[in-house]
Amino acid sequence: MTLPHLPRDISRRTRLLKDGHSGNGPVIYWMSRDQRAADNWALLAAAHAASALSRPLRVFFCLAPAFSGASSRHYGFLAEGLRQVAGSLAAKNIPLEILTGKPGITAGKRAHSMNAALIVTDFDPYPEKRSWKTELLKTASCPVAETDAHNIVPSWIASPKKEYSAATFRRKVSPLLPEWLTDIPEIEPMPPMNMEGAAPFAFPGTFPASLSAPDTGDPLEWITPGEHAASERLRIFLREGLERYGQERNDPGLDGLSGLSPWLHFGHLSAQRAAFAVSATPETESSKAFLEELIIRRELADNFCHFEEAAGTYGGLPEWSRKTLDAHRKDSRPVLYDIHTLEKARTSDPLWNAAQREMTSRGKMHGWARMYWAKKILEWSPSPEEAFITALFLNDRYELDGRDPNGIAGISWAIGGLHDRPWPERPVFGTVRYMNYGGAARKFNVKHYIQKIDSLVSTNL
DNA sequence: ATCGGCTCGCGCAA
DNA sequence: TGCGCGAAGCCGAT
Repeated sequence: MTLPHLPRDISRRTRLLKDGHSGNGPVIYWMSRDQRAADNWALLAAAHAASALSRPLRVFFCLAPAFSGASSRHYGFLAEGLRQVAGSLAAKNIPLEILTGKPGITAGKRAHSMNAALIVTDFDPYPEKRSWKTELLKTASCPVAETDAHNIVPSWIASPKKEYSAATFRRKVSPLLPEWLTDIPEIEPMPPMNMEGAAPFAFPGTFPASLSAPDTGDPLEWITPGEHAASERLRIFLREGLERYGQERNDPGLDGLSGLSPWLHFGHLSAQRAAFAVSATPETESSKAFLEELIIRRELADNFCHFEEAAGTYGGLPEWSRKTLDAHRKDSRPVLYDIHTLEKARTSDPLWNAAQREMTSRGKMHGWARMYWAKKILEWSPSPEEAFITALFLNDRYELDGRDPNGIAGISWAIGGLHDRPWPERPVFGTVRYMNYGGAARKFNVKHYIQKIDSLVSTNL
């Protein structure tokens, strides 16, 4: 079967991954990365396909035990977000079913048991999820399609290859934006009978204890999961933050960032929605800088994970940087810290400790600090390979936006020069760009940042 | 305060 | 084949 006819703005974001025998059951949207009911091209694709085929529409979400070291704070954020999605979907007469198990296989088997006509899923190049998709394709008997609901220009259209730098990627994506950075249609409600026969929305009774997620302490109080809180935050940023973004984004002592990344990671907010709103404002240094990060650099991370098989491992770093880091393998390090010392923020660098505490206690480190933080781990580790593993482990355990192509690309940039260029050679780093405390002190008031983190941690806000 | 050099590879022009 | 230029810097010279 080929895909049913879909409106052009949906079909151009959708591709058939596998053909198969189309059963006489429902159309399934396997929701994974884009956990929202609004502004979701993959949900739109499934809904239009269901209407075209006169079939019910079902939405699955599959809870994966021990996903990439996800911790209690992630499962908490995820669970509350999904509870809200279930409500929003039910208002459109669309049932959400929670599955538990190995996601690709579990979703495929469940779809098979319902004699599904078609499975639509959202595009996600995160390495662990690529394998889920492979398993889905092996398990499902019906056709499977994917829709890129996360990127403004679908990853497979933006570029046919792994891009070398933001500049090469920008040259391809920027000219496409007038065509792709559009408004997103609202989903039409399904007829009430679409809910017939669907089990009421429920999490597994023991959730999340059954998932054996590492415990990262009390739930985070300062941030609210879900689509509603995400769009509220976007509104506030547009009103109060955007105009300062250009000037203030690289000072971690200020609140100059949008703060949207946790919601973007879980798909509670559509990046296209945010970009569309910003693009409707007058063009300024701030709006240009924000769109650069929101579109070019974010989608470049997807490009990297999509085309680099070894993304998320040391072997995925560029050849030139692995070579130079190897040549400096035996250089003496100023000091070595093991992962527990790092995790507890007990280094002799107060700036680094503040960044680490910001991450462990709040689940979100400032963007500038993330670069410095990862580069210091390189400097303090016995080998670049260990530095990479340590940084990614801590990132994925504590950052709300961890376990994401953006985290992989960010750490690969800091430790392995990904999408960066070589800089003067020095010990340990070789020609990978170096950063140090002096640079921070020249740029912003380090003490102010440290005090800010002290007070945030002590008040738990 | 501001500026240039550092260093590698891509992609485009020729 | 040559040449311009790049995700957030550092450092020394002026």
